[in-house]
Amino acid sequence: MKLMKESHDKSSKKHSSREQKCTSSSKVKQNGAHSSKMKPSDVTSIDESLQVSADISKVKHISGDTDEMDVNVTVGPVERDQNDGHKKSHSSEKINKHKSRSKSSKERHNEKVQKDRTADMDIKTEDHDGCDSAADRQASPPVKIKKKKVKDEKTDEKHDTADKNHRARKKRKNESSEWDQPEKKPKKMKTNEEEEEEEEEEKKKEKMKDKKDEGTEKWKWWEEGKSSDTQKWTSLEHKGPYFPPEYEPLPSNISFKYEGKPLKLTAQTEEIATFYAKMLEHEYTTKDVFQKNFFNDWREEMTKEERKVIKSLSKCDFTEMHKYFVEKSEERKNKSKEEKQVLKEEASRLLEEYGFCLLDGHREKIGNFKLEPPGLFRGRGEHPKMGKLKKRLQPEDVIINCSADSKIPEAPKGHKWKRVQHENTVTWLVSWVENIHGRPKYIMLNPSSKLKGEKDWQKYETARKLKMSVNSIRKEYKRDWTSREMKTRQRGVALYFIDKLALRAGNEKDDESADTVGCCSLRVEHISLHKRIDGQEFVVEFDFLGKDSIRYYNKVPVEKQVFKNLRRFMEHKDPEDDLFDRITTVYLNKTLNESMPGLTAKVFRTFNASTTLQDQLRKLTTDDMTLEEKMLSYNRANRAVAILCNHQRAAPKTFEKSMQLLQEKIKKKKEQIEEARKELKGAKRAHKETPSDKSSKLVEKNEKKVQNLCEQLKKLQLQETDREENKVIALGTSKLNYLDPRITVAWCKKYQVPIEKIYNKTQRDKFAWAIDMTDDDFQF
DNA sequence: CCGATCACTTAGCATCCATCTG
DNA sequence: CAGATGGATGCTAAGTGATCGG
Repeated sequence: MKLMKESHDKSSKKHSSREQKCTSSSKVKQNGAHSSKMKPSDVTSIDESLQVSADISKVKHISGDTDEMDVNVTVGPVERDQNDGHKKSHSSEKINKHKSRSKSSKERHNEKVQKDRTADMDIKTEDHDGCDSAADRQASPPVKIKKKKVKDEKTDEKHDTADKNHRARKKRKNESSEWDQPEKKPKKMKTNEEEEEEEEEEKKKEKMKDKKDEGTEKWKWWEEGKSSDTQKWTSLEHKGPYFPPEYEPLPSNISFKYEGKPLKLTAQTEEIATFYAKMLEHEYTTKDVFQKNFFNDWREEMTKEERKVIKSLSKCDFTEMHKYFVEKSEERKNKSKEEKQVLKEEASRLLEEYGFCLLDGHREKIGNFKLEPPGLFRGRGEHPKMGKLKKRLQPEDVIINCSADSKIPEAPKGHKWKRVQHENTVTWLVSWVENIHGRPKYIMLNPSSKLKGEKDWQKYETARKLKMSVNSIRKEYKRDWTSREMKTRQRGVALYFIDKLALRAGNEKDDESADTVGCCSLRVEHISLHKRIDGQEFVVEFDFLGKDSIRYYNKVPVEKQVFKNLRRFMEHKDPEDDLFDRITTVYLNKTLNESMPGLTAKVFRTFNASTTLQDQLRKLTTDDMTLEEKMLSYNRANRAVAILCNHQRAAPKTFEKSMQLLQEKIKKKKEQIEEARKELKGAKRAHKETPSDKSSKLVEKNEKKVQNLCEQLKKLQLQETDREENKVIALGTSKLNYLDPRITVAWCKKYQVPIEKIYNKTQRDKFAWAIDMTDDDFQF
C-alpha cells in the first residue's frame, strides 16, 4: 500500500499538467488524479476476516510450487496516463529520435559478435567472482520477501491423488492427446448443467429467442480426442461476410461549408467528410497529427475540382453536418418500442443468416461476421497514423476460405471475391488487408467454438507444464546473471523481469505505430535505478508505455546482481538506446523452447496469472464466509492478477457520483440501525418491567430487525470496498485471457458459489469445456 | 539465417441494453 | 414509467510468435 501511494503521489506530481488538461477537456479520462484509491481505512468497518486481504495492492505473488524462489511482486496500481502527461516526453521530436534509435540498435546488432568478446572479458574481471554473495543475500530486504510456505499436507495429498487419478484416467483412455484429458464426473456436472439450463430455458421462453440454438445439442468437443495441430477442419461452410450498408448522402438542406459558403461535395468526398464531422466533439480531432493525416487522405479521395478548392482544413466547416448527426442519433434513441423491436428482429435475422458457419458438421458461432465499416483510424496513444482514412472494403478486397465442396458464398451482385481458397490449415473464414498498416484482418470463430476453445485449453496446459519446470528455469536464469557473456546476462535479467513482473515479450516495432515497449524493447530511459530508496535497497523504477499505450509504472526491489547487471547494461548508452541490446524476443523464445518445448515468453504471463489466482483464492476464502464475502474474495484474487498484469481501465465517468450515492446509502443504513437499536432497547426495557408474551415477541421482532439491517449494511460495505478497489483496474481481460477457468470452476464447486456469479453467459459459453470437466479438487 | 508475412491472442473503449430506482 | 446505471457485448487495435521465402 505504501508503495502504491508513493507511485501515486509521484506520478500526480509529475503529470500535474496533464490533470489540468483533463479538467479542461470534457472527454478526457481523469485517471490517476484520485489519490483516494483503495484506502485501507475504508475497510475498517468490515468484518475482520476481510481485513486480512484488504491490502490487496500488495500482492505477494509467489509463483509455482517453489520454496527457493522468492518471486514477489508489489505492483502499485499503476496510474494510467495515456495520452498526455507521459507522452509529453515522447512527443513528436521524439519520433525522429525514435528513428535514429532503431538504426543504432540495428547497428549494434551487427557489432554484437565482436563486442561480445571484449565485454565478456570485462565482466569476468569485474564481478564474476562471489564478491557479493553475502551482500546478495542481504539484497532483498526481509520485509519484501515472503517465502512460500511449504504446501500444507492437505493440499499436497489432494494434489497427489488428483495427479494419480489423472494418470490413471489417462491410461484408461489410452488417448493420443499430448495434453491432459478432461476429468469427468457426469453425475455432478449434470445437476449443475440442468440447473443452468433450466434457468436459461426459462429466460429464453420469456424472450422467445435463440430457438435454434436451444434445439441443437451443444457440441462437447472436449470429450473427443485432441484433433490435429495442423489441419484445423475437414469441412467448412459459411455465408461469407456481411457488408456494411452503402453510404447514404446527406439531405440537401445539410451542407458542408468552405470559407463560410455551402459547398456541395461528391458522394465519395462527402462520406469522408461525415467521418470527420461525426467526431468533431472528440478531443483527438484537435490533434495536429490527426488533422494532417485526415486532410491528406481526404484530399487524395477528392475530385480534381474539389481538390482545387479545398486547400485548408481550417476553412472547412462541418458543424451543420455534425449537428445533423447528433440529431439523428438522438432520434434513434427516442424511437418507439415497436420500431426498436423491428430493428432488433432485423439484427437477429442477420445474425441467424451470417453469424454461424458449419464446421465439421457442427453449427458454430462466428466471432465477427461484419466487415469493418470505413472510417477514420484512431490508434491508441500517440499514434502517428491517427486520422488516416480507413477505406470502404469491396468484395474484390476479400478472400473467402471454405471447403471446396461446400456451398461457396456468393459475392454481392456485380462483384467478385478477390479469391476463394480452401485452406484447412487455418481457422479463418474471411480475410482482407486493412489499408492503414497493410496488415491482414480476419473473420474467425467465436470463443465458444471448438477451434478457439481447444486452443485455449491447450494454452493453459502449456502453462501448467511450465509449473513443472519453472524451478529449474529460474535457477538457470539466475545463473545467467553472472555469465561471462553479455548476451546471456541480458537474457537472464530479461527473463527475470518477464517472470517476476509479467512483462510482455516486447517484439520490435516499426516507426509507423505508437512508441510502446515490452521487456526486450525496453530502453534505457524507461528504467531508473535507486541503490536505496524509501528504505529499500536496489530498487528499479519502471516507467514506460506498454501495449495500447497503457502506462506501466512500478518500483521493484531486485536482487543485487540484477541491479549490478542493469547498471552495466546502461553504461555508455543514450536514453533512447535499447536496454537489452544483445537479445531479441526470437532469441529469448528459442532459449525458452530449449528449456521446455512449447515454452515462450507469453506463457509466463498465463502461468503467473493463474498461479496467483489459485494462491490468492486459497488464502482469501474460508468455508464460513457468506456468498457476498466469497465474491469479494474472488474479485480480490482476480484483482491481484489484474494488477500483476497491469490491466487498467479508465475510471468510470460516473464513478465519483455513484460512489457518493453508495456512501449515502450506507450512512442511511447506519442511522436506521441506530434507530432500530433504540427501539430494541425500549422494547427490552418494557419487557423487563412488564413481561408478557406480547412484549417478548416485540423484543424478538426488534432484534431481528437490527440483525437484518446489519446484514444489509455489511453487503453495502462490501460493495463499496469492491468498487473502490476496482476503480482503475479492469478484471475482464485477465478473466478472459489469463486465468485457467478450471481454477474458478473448482473454487466455485468447493465453496458452493454458483458459477453464474462469476461467469456471465458469454463467459460460460467460452469456458463450457472447463465448466463441464472440472472437479472441485482441480489443481492448476 | 533473417526480415517479412501471416495467423492468432490479447486489449481497452464505446455502445447497447437490462435492471434498478425514485 | 422515465432516467440512471452498470454489466454485457461489439468493435477493432495492438500485441505475440510461427512460418515463409530469399
